[in-house]
Amino acid sequence: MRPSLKQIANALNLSTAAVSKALNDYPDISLATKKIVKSYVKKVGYKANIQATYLRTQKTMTIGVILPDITNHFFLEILKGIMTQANKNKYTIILGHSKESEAEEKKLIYQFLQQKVDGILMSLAQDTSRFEHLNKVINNKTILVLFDKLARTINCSKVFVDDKKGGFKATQHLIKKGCTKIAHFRGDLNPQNSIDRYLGYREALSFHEIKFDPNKVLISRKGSVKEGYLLAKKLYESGIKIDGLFCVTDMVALGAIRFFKERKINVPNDICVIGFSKTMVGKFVNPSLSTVDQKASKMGKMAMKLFLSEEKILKTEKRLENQSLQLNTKLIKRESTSKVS
Amino acid sequence: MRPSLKQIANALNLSTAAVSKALNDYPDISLATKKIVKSYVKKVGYKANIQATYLRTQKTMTIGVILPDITNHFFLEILKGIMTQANKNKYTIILGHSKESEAEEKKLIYQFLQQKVDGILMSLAQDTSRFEHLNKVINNKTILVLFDKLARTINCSKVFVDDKKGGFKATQHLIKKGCTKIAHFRGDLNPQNSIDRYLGYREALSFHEIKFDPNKVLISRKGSVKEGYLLAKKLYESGIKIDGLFCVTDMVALGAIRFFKERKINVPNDICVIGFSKTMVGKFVNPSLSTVDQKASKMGKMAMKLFLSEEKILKTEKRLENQSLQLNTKLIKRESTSKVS
DNA sequence: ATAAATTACTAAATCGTTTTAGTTTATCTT
DNA sequence: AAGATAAACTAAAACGATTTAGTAATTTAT
Repeated sequence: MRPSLKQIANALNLSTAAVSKALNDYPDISLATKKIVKSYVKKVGYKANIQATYLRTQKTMTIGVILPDITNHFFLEILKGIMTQANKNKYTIILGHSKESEAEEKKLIYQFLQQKVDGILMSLAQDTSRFEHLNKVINNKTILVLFDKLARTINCSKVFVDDKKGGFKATQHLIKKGCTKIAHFRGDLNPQNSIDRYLGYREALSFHEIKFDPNKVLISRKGSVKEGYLLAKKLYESGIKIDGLFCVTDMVALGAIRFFKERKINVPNDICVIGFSKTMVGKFVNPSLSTVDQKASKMGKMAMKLFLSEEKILKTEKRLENQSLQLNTKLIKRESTSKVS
Repeated sequence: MRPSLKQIANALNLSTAAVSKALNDYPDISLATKKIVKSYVKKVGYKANIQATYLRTQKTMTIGVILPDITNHFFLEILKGIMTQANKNKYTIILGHSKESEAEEKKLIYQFLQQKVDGILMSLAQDTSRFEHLNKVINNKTILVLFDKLARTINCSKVFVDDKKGGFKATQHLIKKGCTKIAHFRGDLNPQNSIDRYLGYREALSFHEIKFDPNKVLISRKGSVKEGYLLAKKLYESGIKIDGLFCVTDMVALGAIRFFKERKINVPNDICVIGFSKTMVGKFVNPSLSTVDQKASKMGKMAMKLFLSEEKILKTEKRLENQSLQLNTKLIKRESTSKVS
């Protein structure tokens, strides 16, 4: 059993107050006593009980992370970034999985608030359209940092990728490969990401003076492989001819490629395909998948850093101050767009 | 701000004791009072402060999970299983990432013990060869459940896959496809899993009266794609001819396949390849990869259930009682072994 | 009608820290 | 040498719950 402060104090013939102060480097404890206390504490392996400490300090050194999809490699890279940064700063991560559901997300937030986390870092669920639960976090004076999938209107720190520029890069890459009839399988109408990627697509078209054709834009609600397959089928059967395809996620792109393969349509020679997100899989498939890297790990790192800087400000100024961080994407060229134009 | 017990008590003209007892259904509080308290508490949204509760009950309703590799799909499926089960039982998960390092693993365990988790569910790091940190968990009267990568000698609950039978199934599948010269890229010498898969390989060979050839067994230390590629190259350049290959992980198998593709060796017609673990990728590559499914999600679920049952026993009998659970694997037949024999 | 038992509470201690407000002892002024 | 200052502590309250022991009021037993 770990010793308590009281036991340490008894053993050293000091008051608990003196021991506590010595450990927290209060100026009214002599250097000699501090040395004695610290060396003894080290010897017996004493560590302050976090729960007891919380009762006075209101700090748990714990942050809650909510991911919409725990089996998605992208989010795990983010999580890795967060954890590395968190550990460096002695924070513990408690993990929540919203399963892309607003209801789950809400539950998790309430759970985390009850657990008295010092902050919540999260990406919104696909589902999420109302934001009272997020405002509750802020009103609770708990630091909130949104990453990737977020809502612009929430007054908190944010890290996100420049999706519009990413969409632009992806589309422009297809254009440079000589594609002129470029379709887009966009995400759901709601989340900002899919809107921005779509806008980037449109901007690239107009920048290169290619006429926009609304019939070439289909919506993928869940972003799954299966949906990609079905959308490709739908487009194919509608008779619309394309030579390039930009998909809102790698998974959708993989589904589309699978369909094209079935119909003996060659990727990239007949149709160039590019995804978005740089999931693990894309590297191993055949043809390997071109994509837009969102720098997931950096995003996680930055989310945690935003938390830490807010925390610092909060300690001194007692008010929340937030900032937005926009990260750049990187085009990853692979076989699925390796046509010589 | 959430109200405290005291505030509730004041509002209802009761003592804090009465309110606390009412909420915890003590028999010495009248039904009428309980009703009043509960409905009021619901109205104002009171939730007991977990940290304060801990101080008396020693229960945090938190369990620590340590994964060796957070970007490995297999572990994430396990985590998903654990989390689903945990949430059902009002437990919170705190997550640790050992990065396959014993030192990190040790640190995490000490951190979790300090956090006073009610239990630790973990898979050992590749690295781990000494076990004092695990024994410290047990001596601390904290429930320990090991899953997947574990040490037989530790006296705690365990969930693992019947790797030997899995290795047997994989190898037998190759044999049934007509392969007679079957190589095995095994894992490191240490962990039980790779030993068992190797033993299953040997058993299948001898069961089907195929002579074992030690030259056909190579060791992959890290289980990476790159290593798989290099081992395949090494085997190929050594001049040893094979028509079947069983790899300790899907990643190693993918690396090997990549090499065979480069040399225009057809998979499955020239060489059948099978992996182990059912990672996401295997389904999407070309040829799609046959593998042995470890039922990761079930493993997570079971690990959590073992924890819960130990917890229950501990509450009534004040002693740890552990059990081992061995799960069966499932052969997943895909293109990489789809030769007609 | 009185004692015993039961019911439905309350007071106060407790968990392990931190922190405010003293208190003692030694040191410095003048 | 007396008072002021500073140094180095201690006592006790506080955080927010739970729980043991005790108590008043009511009911039951005889």
